[in-house]
Amino acid sequence: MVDNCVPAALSVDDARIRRQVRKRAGAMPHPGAQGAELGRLAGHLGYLVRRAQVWIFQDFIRTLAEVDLRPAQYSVLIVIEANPGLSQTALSQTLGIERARLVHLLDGLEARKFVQRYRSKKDRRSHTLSLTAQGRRALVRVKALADDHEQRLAQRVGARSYKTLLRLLAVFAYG
Amino acid sequence: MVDNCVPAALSVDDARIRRQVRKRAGAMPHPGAQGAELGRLAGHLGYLVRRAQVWIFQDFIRTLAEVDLRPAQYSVLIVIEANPGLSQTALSQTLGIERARLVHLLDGLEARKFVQRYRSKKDRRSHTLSLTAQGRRALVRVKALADDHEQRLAQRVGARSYKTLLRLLAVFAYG
DNA sequence: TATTGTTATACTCTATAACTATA
DNA sequence: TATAGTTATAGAGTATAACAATA
Repeated sequence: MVDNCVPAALSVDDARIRRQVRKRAGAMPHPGAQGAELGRLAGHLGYLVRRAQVWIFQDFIRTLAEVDLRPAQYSVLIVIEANPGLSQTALSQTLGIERARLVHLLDGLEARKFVQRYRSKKDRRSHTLSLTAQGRRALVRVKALADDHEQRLAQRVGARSYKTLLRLLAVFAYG
Repeated sequence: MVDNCVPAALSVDDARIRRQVRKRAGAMPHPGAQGAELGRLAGHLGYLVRRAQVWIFQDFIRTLAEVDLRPAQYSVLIVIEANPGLSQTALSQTLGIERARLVHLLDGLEARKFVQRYRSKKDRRSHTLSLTAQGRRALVRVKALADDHEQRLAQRVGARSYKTLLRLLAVFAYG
């Protein structure tokens, strides 16, 4: 996907860095179409949605960098919180993440003591997922940061447009 | 938003929007949220935009599979067509693709005789890009397929919502 | 026989550094 | 010294297949 937010300072290729820093000074994320014409791309909803997603995720990633959480990890924590006792398969279907990938995501969150896996008593093949006390505690700060991000977003597109977008895009999230 | 989005109220909104949306068209790709609650994810524009992007790209990729073109390749062809003589750096900035990655994309399109790289006479470091006759010919079919996809998309979200989305999302594509 | 979680592999895309040839 | 294109590598993320334990 589209991740970026490495304020790199370790490069030896100084020219490149200065250019990047210069860009960053002006506006924050904006992948912005520079110069050339987009042609019919500007009429493709997929293209605009993609650019929006990149823009939004860059801001989100930067915002949650201080708690070392990436979008997928955040979404996992939120859905487990909202559905305690959920199984891994159910979680993967809810978020549209592959079962195989979810295993690694959970490994990381479990190692950080944010999440617990228990063997289900009803079906010993499956795990019931839950947040630890530490996970719930961490989530307080995490949510506050996510709210900051969301407010910045609403401000960027305007309150009215923001609400309209939430409503219209929901058609894709619920099959 | 989010400032007017109480977490507790979110799941309520979530449930209402869900019911509302489910009445609509039969889903084709549908990453669909199965069973479990999304919690506050449903109030994150980034989450909805991401789901929309996945949905749309799945349909686009399937549609253009018969011409063996992926979204990034398509966007490169379209922008070169709209800006003959463009340099690789300008193209990469326009599309938000890394220069390094663009090299490989162009390698593939050049091998298929869709695109030509010429040394610029003004600046012998840079390449001027253009479509070949074969590339232009191929684009006729490619565009027709892309239009099919776009029409399907408009139908799915509804003509009015579709236009609104195009207009509102443009804020992210341009500075 | 089917499903859950898991491991492994391959491929796409992103991010970064460093090289070359020009400027 | 800086820039355009290139090469190389590491890391996310996605898509599959296969396996052990359990149903």
